[in-house]
Amino acid sequence: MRYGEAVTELGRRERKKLQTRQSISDAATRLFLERGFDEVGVKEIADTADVSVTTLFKHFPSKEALLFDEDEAQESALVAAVRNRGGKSIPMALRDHFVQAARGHADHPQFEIFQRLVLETPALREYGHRMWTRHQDALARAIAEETGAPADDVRCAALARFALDARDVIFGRADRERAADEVFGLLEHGWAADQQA
Amino acid sequence: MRYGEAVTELGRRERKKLQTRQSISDAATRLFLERGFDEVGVKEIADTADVSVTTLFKHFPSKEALLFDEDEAQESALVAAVRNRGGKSIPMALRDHFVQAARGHADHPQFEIFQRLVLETPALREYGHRMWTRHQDALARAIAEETGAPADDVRCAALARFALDARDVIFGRADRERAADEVFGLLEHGWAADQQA
DNA sequence: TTCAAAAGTGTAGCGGTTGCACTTTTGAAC
DNA sequence: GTTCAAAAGTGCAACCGCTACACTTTTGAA
Repeated sequence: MRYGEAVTELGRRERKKLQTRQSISDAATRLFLERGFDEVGVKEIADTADVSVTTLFKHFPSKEALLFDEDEAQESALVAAVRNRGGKSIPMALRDHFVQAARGHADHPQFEIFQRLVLETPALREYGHRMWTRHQDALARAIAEETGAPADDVRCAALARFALDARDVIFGRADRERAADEVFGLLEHGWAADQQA
Repeated sequence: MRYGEAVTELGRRERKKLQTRQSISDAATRLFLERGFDEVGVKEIADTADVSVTTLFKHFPSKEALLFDEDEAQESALVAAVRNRGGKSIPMALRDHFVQAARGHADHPQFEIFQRLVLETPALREYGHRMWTRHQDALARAIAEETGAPADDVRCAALARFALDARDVIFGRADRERAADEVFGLLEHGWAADQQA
C-alpha cells in the first residue's frame, strides 16, 4: 500500500467513509421515493442513516445533492461519445448517445420513478439542470479539439449548449427516438452548413 | 372612476401599494449593487425600506425576485419579434431582436453592473435563467403558428429553447454581434434544411 | 358613520445550512 | 504495544430565507 498500488485498494478508513456516504445516500433515495422530496427532512434522513446532521452535510453539499450521486461518469461518457464517434458527425454522435442512454434507462423501471420525482420537484429539476449544464464547457472543448477550432469557439460552445438542452426537449416527449431525430437533425444541418463555411 | 375609466387611474390605495413595492425594490437593488446579493439579508432590506419582513414577502415571492422586476414585457416582445418579422426567417428575426436588445442595454451603463451582479451570483443566475426559459412555451407556440406546424411540434419547441439559450452563449462573449451571427447562423441553416424536408 | 376588505405588523417557528468545540476512531510511526 | 496527529463523527447553537398566525391600521365605499 506504499506506491504503485491500484487506486481501488482502500484502507478500512476509506471504506468506512464510503460506507457511511452510501448509507446516507441510500436512506435519502429511499425516503424521497417513498414520500417525496419536500416531505422528508434532512434530520430524518440522518436519523435513518444513523448519523448526525453535521455528518450528513460533510458528505453532501446540499439536500438536493443527496439524490444526484455519481455524476462524474456522465461527463466523461459525453466527451467520449464525441471523441470515439467513428465516421459519424458530432451532432449524430450525440444523438446516438442520448438515444442509447434513454434505452438503457428503459431497462431499469426504477429509473422512471426517479425521473418523475425529479421532474415534479422544482428544486430537484433546477439542481439537475445545473449539474447537467456544468458539462457544457468540457463538451465544448472536446468538440473544438475534434474540429480543430479554437478552444473558445462560439459555434462549438453553442453546439454543446444546444445538445445538452436537447435532452430536456427530447425527454419530455412520448416518442423520444423520433424527437431525437428531429431535434438533432436541426443541429446536424446547421452544423454541417457552418462547417463548410 | 366607475366604468370605462382608463386603467392607469389608480386610487390612493393602489398608489400607496405600488409605492411600497417600489421602495422595497429600490432599497433591494441599491443594497445588492453596493454590497452583493449574499451580503444583504432580507431583514436589512425591509428595514431600509421601512417595512416589515412580512410585508416584503407579500410583495415579492423570494429574495431573488426583488431584483427581477418588470419582466412581463420581455415575453410579448419576443413573440412580437417572431410575428412581425417581415421577410426575415424566424431565426434571423430572433437574432435581430437580441442584437437590438444588447444595443439598447449598451446605452444604459447601469445595466452592465446589474448584469455582472446576476452573472456572478449563482442564485441570481439560476433565477434569471428560470424566468427567462418560462417564455419557451409561448415562443414555441408562436413559431408553430407562424409556420403552420402543430402547436406541440418538436422542432418548434427545440428552436424556441435554443434561441432562448443562445442569449446566454452570446452575452458571455466580447463581440456579441459577431457571436449572434454565428450562433443564429447555425440555427438558421438547420431550421431552413428542416423546413423544406 | 359604519363596516368589511386590504395593507401592514410582530412574533414565533420551520427547515436547510454552517461554525464551533468536542469526542471517537484510525493508521502509522516509534 | 504505545503514542500521536489526522480524520471522522457528534451535538449544540445560531443564521437565514420564508411562512403562519393573530393582530392593528388604513382605506374606500355604502
